[in-house]
Amino acid sequence: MGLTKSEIFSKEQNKLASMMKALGHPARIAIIQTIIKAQACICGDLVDELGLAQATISQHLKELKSVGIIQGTIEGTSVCYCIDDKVWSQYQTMFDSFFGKYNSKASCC
Amino acid sequence: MGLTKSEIFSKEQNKLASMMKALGHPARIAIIQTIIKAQACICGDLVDELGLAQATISQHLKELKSVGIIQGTIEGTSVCYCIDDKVWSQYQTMFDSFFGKYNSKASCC
DNA sequence: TCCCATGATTGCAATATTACGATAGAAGTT
DNA sequence: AACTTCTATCGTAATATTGCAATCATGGGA
Repeated sequence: MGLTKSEIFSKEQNKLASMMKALGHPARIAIIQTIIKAQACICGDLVDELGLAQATISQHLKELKSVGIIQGTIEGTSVCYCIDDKVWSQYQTMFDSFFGKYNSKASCC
Repeated sequence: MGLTKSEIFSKEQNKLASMMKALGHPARIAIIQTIIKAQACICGDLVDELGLAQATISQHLKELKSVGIIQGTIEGTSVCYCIDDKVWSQYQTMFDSFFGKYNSKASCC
């Protein structure tokens, strides 16, 4: 059916999953890493850096934007993308919390 | 084309992405959380806990197993799943490193 | 105004994912 | 052995994702 049954899961579970999903593609990881490395905001240099078509990059950027992790500002004819501080720390906190729940003491198998 | 061009990305990027992808579904988040909460290993109680068919749960478990984050031990007629300590900490370290790369000082937009 | 550059959007093809019923296999019980 | 229980796998349907060429939209220049 290809349709995720999100109704049966908690808000937190859906949120965590959508965050992970947004980062669950090497191109999007690469985009984030490139944005971070190029301290200033880079724009469509991503198309040159990564080996993907402009349309594809744009699509990945859209997905990253849709979960709020990046933010785009129009600068004349080009667009400047950068990390959204607030969302980034929110992600970091949620991931930390998720991974912190497991203590590794009770490994039974 | 539906086919991820993983050749053009680094090993690390692909690894990170596959980890994220594995956790990029609410059912798999729920499975992990349930396994952690039920300190001991639970088995097919997952089918009762979550509202998904047995075949579906089994499929998600397989995916989690394929990235190594959980581990299954046969116990008579049932199977006991639990977190794999080593892989868990590896994930934790990689995520920490990924999120730590951004300092939040240079927000330009 | 007419081009040019930059990005977003559209439309499409190929592949992947999600979910489940049905079935198969393995291990215990009677 | 026959039966039950638990889990994995197969097959299938519906939907999602990935990638790109082509096109649209916008904001500079000439």
